[in-house]
Amino acid sequence: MASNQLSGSLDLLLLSVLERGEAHGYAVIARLRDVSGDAFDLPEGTVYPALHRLEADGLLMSRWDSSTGRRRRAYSITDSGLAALGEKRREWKAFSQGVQAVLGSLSRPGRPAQAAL
Amino acid sequence: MASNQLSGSLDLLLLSVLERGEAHGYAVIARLRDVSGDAFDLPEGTVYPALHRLEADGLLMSRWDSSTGRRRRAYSITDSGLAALGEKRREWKAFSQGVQAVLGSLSRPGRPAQAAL
DNA sequence: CCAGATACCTAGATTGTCTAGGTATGGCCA
DNA sequence: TGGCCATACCTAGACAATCTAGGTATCTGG
Repeated sequence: MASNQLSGSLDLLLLSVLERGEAHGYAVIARLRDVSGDAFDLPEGTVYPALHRLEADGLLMSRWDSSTGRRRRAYSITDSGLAALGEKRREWKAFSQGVQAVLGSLSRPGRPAQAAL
Repeated sequence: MASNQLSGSLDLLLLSVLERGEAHGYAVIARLRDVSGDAFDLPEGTVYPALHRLEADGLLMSRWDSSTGRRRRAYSITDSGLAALGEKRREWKAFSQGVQAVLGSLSRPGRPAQAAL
């Protein structure tokens, strides 16, 4: 995916990772990179503000964790977050099926001329 | 899809529709609405500027069509546009597979706690 | 004759993501 | 022990994409 275009599904990705359990920002980034096979290598400047926003919206909550010596902010998903995740999953499904429908029904090299005039 | 978030695949959708053959803006909108089962009902203020941009980038070309009495600008895809469409299709595939990977591998209700700390 | 669908357009608001900076600590190796 | 790199966090502002909200004009059906 060359240069990143997260598009609008960043929240979906973050909430999905955190559905699994508590994680801190840096780990979320690494997780997304690994699971997606390097498709998503998100800049910190994208992820941290998004986590803050999701927390401000009540979809995540956080605590400071000093157990490892190094200071980390550990995020976990709230009930609202789980609900929002469900909704965003539905939206993603509708969206990707919509794209698929357009690609599938129109992009096959049918008769090339005078389609929709 | 509640309130629209085309996100970054607008070009892909427009080029896909026009791959089939010449069409004017209003028809492109209708086509997307129909094919996607109402998932995509794009505002004109989104589509017209996008068509202009794609033409300025050389991916589309247009001509005025007065054959129906009503004035219409008919767009068709160029060779560059076809090449760009191929590329955007690859990008979409990588992106949606990436999302799918994240949803699939992480969103199943596995062990819930202490995932990535 | 009028309403509503067709058909086009643009300026500016809004929003999301990224760039580009910054700080600080821990671990490793020379 | 000193230095470097990875880890870990943060923010301001740039930039780009999409949408809102207006506008014009023509054709069609009732």
